Parts: sequence; C-alpha cells; structure tokens
Amino acid sequence: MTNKPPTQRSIGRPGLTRARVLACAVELADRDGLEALTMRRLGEELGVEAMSIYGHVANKDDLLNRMVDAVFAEIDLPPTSAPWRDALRHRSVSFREVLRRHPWAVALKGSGTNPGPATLRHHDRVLGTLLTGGFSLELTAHAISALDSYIYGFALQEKTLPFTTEHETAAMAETMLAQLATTEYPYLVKFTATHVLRPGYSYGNEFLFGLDIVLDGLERAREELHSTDK
Amino acid sequence: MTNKPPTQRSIGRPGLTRARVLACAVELADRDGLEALTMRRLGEELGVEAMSIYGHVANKDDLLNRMVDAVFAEIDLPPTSAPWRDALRHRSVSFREVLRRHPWAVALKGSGTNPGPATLRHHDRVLGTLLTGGFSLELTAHAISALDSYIYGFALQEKTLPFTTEHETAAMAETMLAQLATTEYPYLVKFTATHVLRPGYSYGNEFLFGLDIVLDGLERAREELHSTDK
DNA sequence: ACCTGAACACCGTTCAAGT
DNA sequence: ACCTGAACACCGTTCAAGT
Repeated sequence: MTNKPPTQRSIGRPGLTRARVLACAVELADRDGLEALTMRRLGEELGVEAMSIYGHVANKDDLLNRMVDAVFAEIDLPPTSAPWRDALRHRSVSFREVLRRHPWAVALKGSGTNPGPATLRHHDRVLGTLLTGGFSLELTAHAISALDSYIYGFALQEKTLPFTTEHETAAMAETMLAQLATTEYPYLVKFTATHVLRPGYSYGNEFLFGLDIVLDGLERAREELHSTDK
Repeated sequence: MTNKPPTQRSIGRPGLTRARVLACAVELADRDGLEALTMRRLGEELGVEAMSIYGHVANKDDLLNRMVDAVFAEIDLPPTSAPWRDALRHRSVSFREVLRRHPWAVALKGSGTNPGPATLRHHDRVLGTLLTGGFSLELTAHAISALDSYIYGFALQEKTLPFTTEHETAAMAETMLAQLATTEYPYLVKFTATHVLRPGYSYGNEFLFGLDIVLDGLERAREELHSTDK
C-alpha cells in the first residue's frame, strides 16, 4: 500500500477499463448498428450498470468521438518507403476496408467531432506524403479534399445498399424492376435489367476505378506543377 | 355536399397538408439540425398536436424518406440539350449546392431509404445522359459511382467543418495550432499555419477541382472505349 | 367518424441516497 | 470514497377515451 495516487484505471468496477468500454461499443455498433448503441445496452453488454460507463467516458458524445478515433487507428498509414501514389493508394484501400467494417463511422464523421490523436496522426502522415512527394501547399489541399471526399462518399453509398452478396443484389433488382414504371424510368429499367442483374455484378468492385481516376488526376496536376517550374 | 369520397387532404386539421408538413420539417432541419426534428417539436411548429402528423405520414421514417425525396426534387436535372460533360457538370454543381442547403440529407442518405419518385427520376436522367453520351453500360456504372461518391463525400466533409466564413476558419485554425503538439504533428502544423491561415482560404473552393478531375477521367475512359472500337 | 391526450417503453443524464 | 438506482426531461408510437 504505497501512497500511489488514484489512477484512471481505479475508477469504475475492476476489470472495466476505458479500452474495454471502447472495444465493446465498437463491436456492438458493428453488429447491431449505431441505433442499438445505447448507454443502457452497452452497460448490459459489459455486465455493468449504465452509469458505471460514465467513469470512463464523459458522456455519450465523448464515447462516439473516441470510437471514431479508434476506427482511424485501424487504417494503415501511407508507407514512407513508397512513392506518393503507391503510398496513398495503399492507405486509401485500407481506409475503405476499415469503413466497410465499421459503417457507422461514416455517419459519425458527419457530426462535428473534434479529432483524436489517431485521427491527427493519420492526417499528418497523409499531408507529409504529399508535401514531400512534390505537391505544393495548394495542390496538397486539393488532393486531400478530392481523395477523402471520394473515399467517404463511396463508403456512404456502399453502406446504403441493402444487399451484400450477388444473390441478394439480383433478388433486390428483380423486385425493383417489378415495381418500376417502365415508361417513366426507361434508363433505370434498362440499366437494372441488363447491367445490375448481370452475373458477377458487385458494387464494391467500383471502388478502384474511381480511386485511380482521382490519383491519375492528381499525378497530372503534380506533373504540370513541375513542368512550369522549369 | 356531393358523395365525394374522403381524400388524403380531408384527414387531419384543415390547412394541414402533407406538403405543409414536409416543407415545415425541411425548414426545421435546415434551421436547427436533424436532432431538433422530433414529432412533438414539428407539431408545435405546425400549430398542431404531434399525433396529427400521423394523418399525413406513416411514421417518422416515412417522413424522413419523403424529406430526402423533396431534396432530390430541388436538384437541377442534367439538361438534355448539352453534351454529357456539361450536362453532368451542371447537375453536379447543383447537387452540391442543394446538399449544402440541406446538410442533414447527407446523413439521411446513409440510412437505407427506399427512393421516392424525384430520386428515381433524377437517377434515370443521369443514366440517360451517360448512356446516350457514348458510355457503355459498364462505364456508366463506373461513372455514376465515381461522380456521386465524390459529391456525397465532399458534402459530408463540408458539413463537418465547424466554420463557414473565412474569419471563423482563421479563428479555428489559431486555436487548433495552439493545442497541437508541434513536434508530434509537424506537417499538420505547417499546413495549418501556412495554408489554412492564408487570407482567402475557403474549403468550399475545393469542390470544382475534384469534380473536374473526375469528369476528365471519365472523358478519357470514354474516348478509350471508342478508339478501341475502330 | 374523427381527433387527441394519456400512457408505454424507451432515451441520456443528474443526483441523492446508499454502502 | 465510491457506486448505483431512482428520477427527470425527453423520445416515437399505441390506443382507448373523448367529441
């Protein structure tokens, strides 16, 4: 019994740490969606009264902020060894995979949160990749806006789709076709019937096409920047 | 007093129509945010008991779905007279402006909603623009995914920013800089200090840069499609 | 026949009462 | 000193009781 001051860990029931609260909250949101994540339900999942959670988190908003930062911590940072394009392509693919694992994070991004350390670190590394890769300050701003907009938007659209497997897609398309007024939406009908119902269709495959368009555009802008320098 | 059957309009208090409910709900969400849009508060705003709203809307989910469709109705359709690039550029700029007017619509898009007539019409016209503009079915799917991902993502990022005016941006950047550990996030500090704090900086200006990158990429893919045809 | 307000099963969070 | 459960001010929605 030394005169050790009370630590964060000593607050709350033994075994209940902030890390465990966060991990459980993320798992609950993954499994049952953001609307299932209530303080009471989370407490239940942790084997604890809802109010005990407030020992490790200021309030629900604080919990959500920390969850977003935990998600950012999962994203691969752009490897410093690779050239800017490969480095950012790698982290972009990782970013998208993480957002697919945690779709609720996209919605949470929409509410004004103040960034945690993992989020700041992520952005710092992406900035570094561009600034040391031959991008001007202005072009770096353009690049991050274009790239992250595309990734977030793709994740948002992917999350909205009510189907995942090819079979589900086909079933959904069939019912949609049956309801649609053929004369009123001719292109929608044609597109659904001949493209979406095609065997092998999966929306997820679209990601790389758009990503490479954005990266190509950035590379072109970067080259232009250096050719005018000469 | 003819034997006219009871219409939709005759349900609920006179003067309370579904259109008025929708318009009021949109205005409330614009003004005070989605979290302020409760059935009780909306009823208050309409001068009506909360339960009267259920005469014009099945439930809150139905209300939100109809609000999203009302937002889509505001977006300019791609003009059929213009070439595909100009047509889609016009509707994309309009799309982004509408999403800035109604930021809550981005979050709502994230929850799986079934599309209303204005939404279907919008997508039908965009499909038509591409399919009649020399895009194959597959490339049309690529194009819509890339374009709409970018627009939604940009709207999501713009909505997150806690500032609008240049002055607010500068103030925010100053406080952020003061809190940031200079050694831990060197690029973030450099970027904020020298670019974000530069007079005239406004995130909204980034939209057209990314949009034109995507459109350029699509045009290139379309040209490639036709050159291999020959 | 139509409307409505009390009531139900939930929220996040406060705070006083327990140990 | 620490925890917790009753309580408060909210939700969306049901439904019986009013006119």
